[in-house]
Amino acid sequence: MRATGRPTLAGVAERAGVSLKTASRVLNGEPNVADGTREKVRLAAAALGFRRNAVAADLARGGASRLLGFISGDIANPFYSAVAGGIERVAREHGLHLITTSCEEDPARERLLTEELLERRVRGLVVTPTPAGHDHLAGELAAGTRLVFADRPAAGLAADSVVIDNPGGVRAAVRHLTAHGHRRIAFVGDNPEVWTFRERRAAFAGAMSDAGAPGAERWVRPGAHDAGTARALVTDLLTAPEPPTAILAENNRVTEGALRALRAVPGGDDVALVGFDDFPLADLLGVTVVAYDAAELGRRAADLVVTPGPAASSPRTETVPTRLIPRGTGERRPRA
Amino acid sequence: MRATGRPTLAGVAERAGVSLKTASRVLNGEPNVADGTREKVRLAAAALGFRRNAVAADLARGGASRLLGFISGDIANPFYSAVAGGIERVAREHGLHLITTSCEEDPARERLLTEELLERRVRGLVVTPTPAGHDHLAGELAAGTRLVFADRPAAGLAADSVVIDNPGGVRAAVRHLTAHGHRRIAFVGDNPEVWTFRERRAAFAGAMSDAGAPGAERWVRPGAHDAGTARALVTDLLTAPEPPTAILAENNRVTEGALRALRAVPGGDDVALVGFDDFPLADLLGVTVVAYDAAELGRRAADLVVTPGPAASSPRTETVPTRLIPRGTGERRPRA
DNA sequence: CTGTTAGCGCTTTCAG
DNA sequence: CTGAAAGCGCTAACAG
Repeated sequence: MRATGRPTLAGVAERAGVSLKTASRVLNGEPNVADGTREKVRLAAAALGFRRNAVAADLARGGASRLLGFISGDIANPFYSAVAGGIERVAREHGLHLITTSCEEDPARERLLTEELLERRVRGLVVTPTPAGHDHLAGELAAGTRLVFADRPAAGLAADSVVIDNPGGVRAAVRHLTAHGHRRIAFVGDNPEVWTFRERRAAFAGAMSDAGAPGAERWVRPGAHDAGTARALVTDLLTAPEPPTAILAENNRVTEGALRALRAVPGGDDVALVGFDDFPLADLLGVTVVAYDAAELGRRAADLVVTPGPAASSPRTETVPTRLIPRGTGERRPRA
Repeated sequence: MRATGRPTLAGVAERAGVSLKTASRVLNGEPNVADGTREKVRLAAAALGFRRNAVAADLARGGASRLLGFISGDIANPFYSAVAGGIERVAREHGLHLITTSCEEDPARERLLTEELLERRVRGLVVTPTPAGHDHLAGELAAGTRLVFADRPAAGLAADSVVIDNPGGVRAAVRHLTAHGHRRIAFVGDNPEVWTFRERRAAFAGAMSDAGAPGAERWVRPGAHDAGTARALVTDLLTAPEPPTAILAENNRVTEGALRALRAVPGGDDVALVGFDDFPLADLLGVTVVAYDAAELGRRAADLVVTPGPAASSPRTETVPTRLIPRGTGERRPRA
């Protein structure tokens, strides 16, 4: 008894009065079939409403399925969905489909999802890793699994990755602000567990030092994981004695919070603001940002997945460039 | 010769000195296995780095794979990604993974993707349909495939669907504007092929008529498929003789274009604006909108997919409510 | 040009 | 508690 009621290749073959293999050949568009036979099989397939079972086909071919996996923090987040769009585009060019999943920044869930996708025999995996260690994947990597990390490298695992040019972006922002006369620049960002935060923070300290304003660490405010806390931190900064004249927001959630704080605090309109990450309608709001192409991040990651590196090579790391877009808030000068 | 170098269940069984079936039982956590045997198998599996092949397992079970498909217009679009997030959440509760694809609003591509996902034997499919006919899926539906349309119903096919409360949202917007004294209200929207446009446009005409301002069709401007054309259309409207005192933007791209037009046209600050669809930072921009929960749309669609309707029932249609959020632009009164 | 014989890696009867 | 045999639906040699 068939488990599903669906017509099978065997059914088509029988109805057409040919062998299984011949039916297979026709339905796969292979050559060397008589036109008449071809037609008979086509008719039988149509009459039965036959649809080939790609799962069985993949299995028989013995290889991986035609699927790519993407483990993101949250697929509903526009940043990740832009990355997913980039991955999908490349996947499509290679005849692959994309399975998208969200781990909610939870290491345990990331690991579970990785396991499940691997069991599904995906062709490769793009992961935006949580801060947890990833050494448990070393064996998988050695076995030849195509694994690429996006936006940040995996802790404790030498694997291909593609990241944003964080240092370059932050340096550009700091230079922009100091060129406009700022010395007291605050850096407000996410939690220190987050790799991108640490990268950007380090670049900030370095750039400030280069600008002849060392000791900038004192202007660093971590812990703004959402717009609400960012707003509170910025408000605190601005209402304390000797407030900063400029804010460098480490990501778009912080930028949003900073924007709200600047609106609410008296004199906030005079405080300069540069945000890392562009966002929709930022031009209407006049917000100066450090922008980059998130879809490009996805495209490059997918390229790395589908393009095996030179055997036994060391991990490849690619960098997506950033550019500063002046729109107003970043060009405010400190009050004399 | 094995096609892949991966360890198989047979390999584990051999190494553990048990039969295939026993190894299977252990690795699937089935009961009735002696503790010692269980341990032996576990050890063998670990030593080999065994990972079960979920594809083969699904096939052997004869059913569909544990995958759900989502065919959207563009996964990089925040609206669709919010929907995807909702679908994924429900899918996860049912132990399913989500394959996301983008058809770029192209009917041929939508059809191709549908075929491919069906060949992959997905458990069910959520589709945001292009305007093309979908009668080719009638057989599939009859065969029991779980198919649900989201955001708009499929043309020419009686299938389950979940949509936004378009009439309610538009009526609320019109009532809001007329209550603030507006009579000359323009409705700017997408192309007439788009189902949501037609729904909203019809509701607009009805609501205007109800408000004692019939003949509103003359204030309707279709054809704004992107923010650029929307901006041009709104600029034309405002610079013509007897310009409208209020704009109802049919979707968020139109709202964006209208916003830019209002900024650029002299006196644009006095024109009221209500947009259908909420968007990030709309509050900072002070834009009054008709909002709804896109993730809820996805959740409900996924619910319909995993919950078979009463056999032979007529298609189920669900509606996601909207609500008007006043933020400033919608409360401007016409100049005396 | 067409068919036969083996599997892919796993699950399921149904006997021991 | 354990195993042998039969298949899921399809593809891949290798003959004819």
